Amino acid sequence: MLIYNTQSRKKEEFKPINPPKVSMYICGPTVYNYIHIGNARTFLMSDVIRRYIEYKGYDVKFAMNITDIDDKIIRQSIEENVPSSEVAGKYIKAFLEDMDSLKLKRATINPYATDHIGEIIDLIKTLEEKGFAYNIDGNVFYDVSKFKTYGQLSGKNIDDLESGARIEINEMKKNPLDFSLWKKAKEGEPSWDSPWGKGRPGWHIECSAMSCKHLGETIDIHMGGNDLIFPHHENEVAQSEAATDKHFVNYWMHLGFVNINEEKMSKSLGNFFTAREVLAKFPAEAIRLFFVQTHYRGPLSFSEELLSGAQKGLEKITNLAETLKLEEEKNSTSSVNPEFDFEKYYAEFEKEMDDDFNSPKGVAVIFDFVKNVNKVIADNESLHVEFVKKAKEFLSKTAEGVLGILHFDDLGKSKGASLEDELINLLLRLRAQAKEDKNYKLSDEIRDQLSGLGVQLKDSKTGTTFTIN
RNA sequence: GGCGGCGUGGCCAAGUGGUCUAAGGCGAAGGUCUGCAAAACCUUUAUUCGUCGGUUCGAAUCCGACCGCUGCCUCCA
Repeated sequence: MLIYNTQSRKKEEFKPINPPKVSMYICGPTVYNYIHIGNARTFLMSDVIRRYIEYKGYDVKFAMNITDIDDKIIRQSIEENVPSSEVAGKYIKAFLEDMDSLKLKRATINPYATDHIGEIIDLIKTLEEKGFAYNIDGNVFYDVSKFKTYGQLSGKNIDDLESGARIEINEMKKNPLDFSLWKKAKEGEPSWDSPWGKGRPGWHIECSAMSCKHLGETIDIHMGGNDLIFPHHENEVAQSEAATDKHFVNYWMHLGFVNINEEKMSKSLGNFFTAREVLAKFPAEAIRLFFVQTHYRGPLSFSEELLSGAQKGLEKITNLAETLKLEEEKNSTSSVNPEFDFEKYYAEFEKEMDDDFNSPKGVAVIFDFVKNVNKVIADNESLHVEFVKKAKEFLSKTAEGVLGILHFDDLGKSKGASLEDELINLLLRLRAQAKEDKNYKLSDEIRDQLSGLGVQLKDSKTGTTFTIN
């Protein structure tokens, strides 16, 4: 398995520290607002990456932190006139709802910054003792000049950075690049006691502290959006490695942005759609297919038209899945078990996904599979149970298990389990009779009326099936 | 100013030295099946990969120049 490592800017063979265990950390959201679809892409693709690593047989411990104390949360709390913990609580709940709606696997752990103040303080103390941090009147900063490889991850040259025009001016810092480890509390701000007085942690330190606590001093994979490479991840490296003298992360993975009209989607530009807005219009599976059809590192242009295209494509997969599910329920046997090389498709799917999670290619393999299975279905009067089982299993492992673009359990039912289904089946019997009598006016009317109610009919050799939206 | 990324058919998007006259999806056109639909299947839809040069037996893939778009260097997924 090859993984593109930001550190080396190359694809590298993936070698976990303690196989089959794999430790992964992703920088989660700062909970001051609803996440937008660009944020969602990052988390969703990290979910696909995690699922594929699990598919390969690894035992993944996946930590996604939640930043629940931060300037923006405080600002929002002032705006909403509620305590910052309430703002955080509200948007944590919303975030987890959105993740569930997008059908992400829950992280193994979602550590909160405010639950780790003790660890954070200890880490800052260590940095202070080792001479990497300095305290100015209750504000503690990281002294970038003390960490000789600073800038290595992002490929930045410190001198070039200093000449840049956009570095925050802060009178207290020795060097403009130095960053906050501990922020002194202003009047009325939420704060915790510390050796430097009341205050709260800086943004970067929580990830170092939580990653170390939950996954260890050196971890396999650390992920995040492209924009976190600098300064956030650079700072994490500086903090963690200065404190532990160990290599912090073996594989740095960064995920591409969502663009709108060639421009980065961002809250500051205001050109965003929230995840829940999009989820109100499109099913999670369509959104997932849309994302997975573009490589995780590249930019992705977003529009509803493009999403609609993905939704259309998804139907192709879902239609087959539905057919397979119905066939399985029918449990009809045919003496003929058509020749079909399932192994070939698994091998191809894995070959593509092994190459730095090339999900667009992985999806192409699935489409190819769908087409060829459909061909078999078209050529045979009835299907062998074994064939149906294997075909369903392939989709279940790849499209459902890894990509999450399909969920068999949510597929339209056909068995007369509910009253609703019984009534529809009754109408179908009447319609079948009408068709037999060549009363097409009536049969079409039944179909149209049902369609108006969200029930789609499909006639086939073996009878009529229906799906409910 | 420093450091990156990108430019592939009508649209989206893989591919990064030969299997590429370029995967897959959407869209479009025609056909098969069907009473008609839907679904499915078949066929067609880039001799060409921003432009111009170069390296090579061979390039979308490597090098150079240029054009266009874009990201980071400030909070940001």
